[in-house]
Amino acid sequence: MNLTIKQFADTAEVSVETIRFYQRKNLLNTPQPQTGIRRYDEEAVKRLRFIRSAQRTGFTLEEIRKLIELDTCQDRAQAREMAYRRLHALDRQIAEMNEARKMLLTLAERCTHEAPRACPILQAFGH
Amino acid sequence: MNLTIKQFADTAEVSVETIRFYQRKNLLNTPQPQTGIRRYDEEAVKRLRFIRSAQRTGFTLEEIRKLIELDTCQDRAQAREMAYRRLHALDRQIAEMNEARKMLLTLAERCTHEAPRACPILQAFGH
DNA sequence: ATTGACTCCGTACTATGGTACAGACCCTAT
DNA sequence: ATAGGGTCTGTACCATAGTACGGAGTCAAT
Repeated sequence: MNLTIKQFADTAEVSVETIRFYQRKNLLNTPQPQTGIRRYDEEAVKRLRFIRSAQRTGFTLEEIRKLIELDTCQDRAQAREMAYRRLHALDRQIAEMNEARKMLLTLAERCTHEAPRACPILQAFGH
Repeated sequence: MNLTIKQFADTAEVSVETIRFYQRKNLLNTPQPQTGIRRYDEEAVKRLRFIRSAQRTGFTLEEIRKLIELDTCQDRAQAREMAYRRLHALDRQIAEMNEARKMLLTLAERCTHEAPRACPILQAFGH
């Protein structure tokens, strides 16, 4: 594995610009090649995959940067704490979204089946 | 009910600046008083409540603006469609977050109980 | 009538996560 | 050796949802 930036970006379905953006944010390091053009290896691909996965679990880029930092200094306790924090935040978010879902479903159904003067969706949020 | 902007903002626990911001975005209308200072009534409070509730269900401010527009022109069909769209988007988001939660929980638990060289949280996202 | 708190208005700035683009440079195939 | 396509660097810009602030005006209580 000895990828150009475009090939590297493609492994995670992000744009070249996004790679450069992550480099600027110190999420990915910027290889310093002998020649003018950079190459990306397995290690880089793994880290990019890590970034995208962590993003999907709701970590911000700044938190991800910290996680990577914790990795390099082997601080598992801190990493674990961040994971649990995120987990609890996720739980809250999921609960809220389920609430929101229930409310919206009720309203949408009432909007379909009832026939009051005004649309329930637009009225009902009032309380 | 004849609230000043601060009292009005307090009914929804937002800042005065946020009220002005919503006014600029045409989410709230700006009362044109005789005298220099604006007053907000029940109607305004209801709309503000609508905005915050809709936001909690994940509508963007722009979508909320559209919903309000649909209300004034009585377009229930469109409003219903937007509600269902949002509902389905919510379903996808909730499913994704549950996935993320599961992954994170597994990792956090492994990090607690196992003792490999590197932290599983930081390693395992690689795949 | 003056103080202090609040309001108005306009503009600028913030964070987050990118996206776009200009002008060089490099590398490969023809 | 030259054309083309990708790369590098730097800077500017975008959307979303606000937040901050200066300077002027207003209002109620003392």
